Amino acid sequence: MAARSPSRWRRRKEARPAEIVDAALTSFAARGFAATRLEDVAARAGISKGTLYLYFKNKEELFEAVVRATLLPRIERLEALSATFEGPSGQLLERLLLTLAGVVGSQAGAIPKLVIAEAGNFPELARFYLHEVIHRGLGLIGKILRRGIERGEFRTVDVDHAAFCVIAPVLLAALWKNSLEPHAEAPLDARALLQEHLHLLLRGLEAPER
Amino acid sequence: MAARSPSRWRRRKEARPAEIVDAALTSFAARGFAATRLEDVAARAGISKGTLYLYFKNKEELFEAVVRATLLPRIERLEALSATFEGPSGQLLERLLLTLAGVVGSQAGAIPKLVIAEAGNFPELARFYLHEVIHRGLGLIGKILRRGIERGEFRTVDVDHAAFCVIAPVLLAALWKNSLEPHAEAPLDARALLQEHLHLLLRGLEAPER
Amino acid sequence: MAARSPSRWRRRKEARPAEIVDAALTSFAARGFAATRLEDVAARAGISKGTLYLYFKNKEELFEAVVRATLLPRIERLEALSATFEGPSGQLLERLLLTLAGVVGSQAGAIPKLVIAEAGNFPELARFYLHEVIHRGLGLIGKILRRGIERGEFRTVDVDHAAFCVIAPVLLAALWKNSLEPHAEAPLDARALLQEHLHLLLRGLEAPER
Amino acid sequence: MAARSPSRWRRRKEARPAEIVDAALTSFAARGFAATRLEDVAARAGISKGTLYLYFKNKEELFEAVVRATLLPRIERLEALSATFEGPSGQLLERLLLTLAGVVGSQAGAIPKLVIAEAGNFPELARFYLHEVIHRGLGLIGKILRRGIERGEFRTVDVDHAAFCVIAPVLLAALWKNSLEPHAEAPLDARALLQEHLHLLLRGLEAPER
DNA sequence: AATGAATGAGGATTCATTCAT
DNA sequence: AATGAATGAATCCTCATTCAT
Repeated sequence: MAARSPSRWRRRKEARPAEIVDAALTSFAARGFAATRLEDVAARAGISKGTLYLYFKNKEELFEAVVRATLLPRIERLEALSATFEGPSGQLLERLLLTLAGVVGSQAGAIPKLVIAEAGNFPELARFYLHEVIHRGLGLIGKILRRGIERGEFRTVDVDHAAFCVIAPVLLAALWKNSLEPHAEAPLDARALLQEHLHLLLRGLEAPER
Repeated sequence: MAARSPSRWRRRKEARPAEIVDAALTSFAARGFAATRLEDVAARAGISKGTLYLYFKNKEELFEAVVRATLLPRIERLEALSATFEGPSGQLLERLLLTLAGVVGSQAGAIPKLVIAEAGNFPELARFYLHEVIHRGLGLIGKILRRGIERGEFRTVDVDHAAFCVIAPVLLAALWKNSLEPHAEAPLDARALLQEHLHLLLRGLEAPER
Repeated sequence: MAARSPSRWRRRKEARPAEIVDAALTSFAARGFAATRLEDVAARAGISKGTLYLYFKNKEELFEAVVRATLLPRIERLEALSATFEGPSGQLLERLLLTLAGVVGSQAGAIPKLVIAEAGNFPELARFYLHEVIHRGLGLIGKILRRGIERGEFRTVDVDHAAFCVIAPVLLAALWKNSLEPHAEAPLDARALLQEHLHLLLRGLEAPER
Repeated sequence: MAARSPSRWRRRKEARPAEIVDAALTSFAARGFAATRLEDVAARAGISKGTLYLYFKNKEELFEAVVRATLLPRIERLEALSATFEGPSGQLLERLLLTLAGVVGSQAGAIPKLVIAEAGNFPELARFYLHEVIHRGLGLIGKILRRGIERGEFRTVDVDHAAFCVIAPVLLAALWKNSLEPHAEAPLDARALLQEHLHLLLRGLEAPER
């Protein structure tokens, strides 16, 4: 048996859930929910299989915790950004998309793939994601579009569908990075993609000169 | 038992693979690859579990057959459409997207979800999809964009990234329909979404007046 | 791998459940419900673990099937015996107890132990046993007692409680045989016990001479 | 925290094993040995799981301690009762059975069920129970029967088997109370049962008038 | 070609037991 | 003496796959 370091005991009970969630996200992102073995998650988190169950009731609850814990703080940060911003709406849209571009490349970027893949099997998770992520996220963008229209910066558009178009390339980039990109010759340059998207988008939204 | 003419049998035998692929697509779309039980696929196809193995070596090959059989004819149709089209590039883009909008609502719309979810576990499938779907699809759109730029209809853009932005809302709509929409209050109106997308896109691409 | 005899395939699907129930009863009797491993049951039945699940949904249902399948036919036989009997009630009681004495020494004798041990964990099984075994069994004896009283053979007694006393030594003998007897120096002579019980009982029931 | 006097602590420490045994008996009685979780026993005893192991080496030893601690004092009390009694043997039998009827309804009444259920898995416990409970108990009753025969109160019977018949309804009542009764519509009236049993028994034993 | 009974590897989950604090 | 976080062996159960018929 390997000697056990005393630090194992120093690691606080409070740190464990986050460590496990982290390890689980990595595993789920790599193989999906079903193909992930809890033994691997445990090993990655540096604990034993049984310890997982001290913190999460079962695989499903771990999965839901991963989604919640990863997304909620980010959503809140985005809402805060938007609430305090002053200046042209186009710039706000730019700030928002650039922030999201950061998420795309991070661990959190794998969440959309997981949720899309498993929504059919986890109705509760699907509803959580729908209300706490999709609705809030599209609402945020919709508010910015409406702000721009009111301020005469943007032309009048169908706000809901336009919001969907605003977010689509970002989301698709996140999906790409976590599915097909590892098999592609060259990685996607998310920044450049977003720049092009912004270009098209802002010209597409531009209000006609009076 | 009613006597069956040999031709009925022959026709049946030739139709089997397609029937199985159909049944499998429905199951995979509903529950994902891992959570789909071959017993259910067989039941849906009206055959026994063992018979599946007369037509497909294993679950993975069935999965790959589903993806190939569903996508290849559609891709070819789109390429043919594009090759023969004459007229403004904006209109061609419109035709293309509207055709794709039809796919979004069909059975085939579930494929992207499946591929994205399982790319990590099926490298060969991932490469197939990458080359035979993504590259061909983006190439098609890229060609149209280049055509428009050359004809002076579109302004100069970063073609590859722009193609990604063209396709993004369509793809995302397909994912949505096959993951979260069943949990949402109201369905997405794909046509209206695509109209708004076209609006934004064509204005975004519009060449400045001389 | 051991060569598989073709007889494996000849064994009919219809024979399997009974074979499994038999193997399970032996295992449950030896170790109790919880300590019995389904792998052992399968091995004893000459099948694999997975095959069990083709016939029984899970361990609990197997357990319940064991109890039902073992007891129901015996109860029915006893009821038939009692319904057709003509002659002195004391003799009927004797026939009944001697028949039961046969059950005590058989496989079925282990069932009371199992039910008593697990009633707390299997409410549905408990209710089945209560209604289909206890009530029917005590009812049977009660009917004989009432018959004897009416015919003037027995004195008047509290029928329900007396029925309990009639059955008690039989049941206890069955429990003994399947729990402590293997640890005792000498086995219980069930026949002799029942003879003594009958002696005491019939004298205890005897109507006073007019 | 209130200061605790050292004597409180000492008393606590000495009381612990008994408290644990009590909690364990309750749990074992409700769910059986295997289905009882030590965590529940600990919670019921108001201590932590780890503390159990300061007092009992493992689950098996706790189980054995429960059986020993619960039964030994009662057996001794019954033996004392019998040794000092003067008067008709029938009355002694009555006193004994009535005392046992009290045990049936108490916590201790669950022990027979537990021992019967687990004898196969705990040979040592089985032997203890056999020698310290069964043999002593049946011996006690046998002695009373012999006393009655010698004094001309009872007719001559097969003492060992008769002793078995004497105890059977009591034991069965204890098993009933701790297994099926909770699922029955009405509880068993142990006193009335014992009265009927005594009636039958004493008439069955009665010596013929000279 | 078709069946479906049988298999057994694989993984989630439980819980008695340990041990650093 | 007491704790409770951590462990991992044990076992149920599922389901892709095989193969005798």
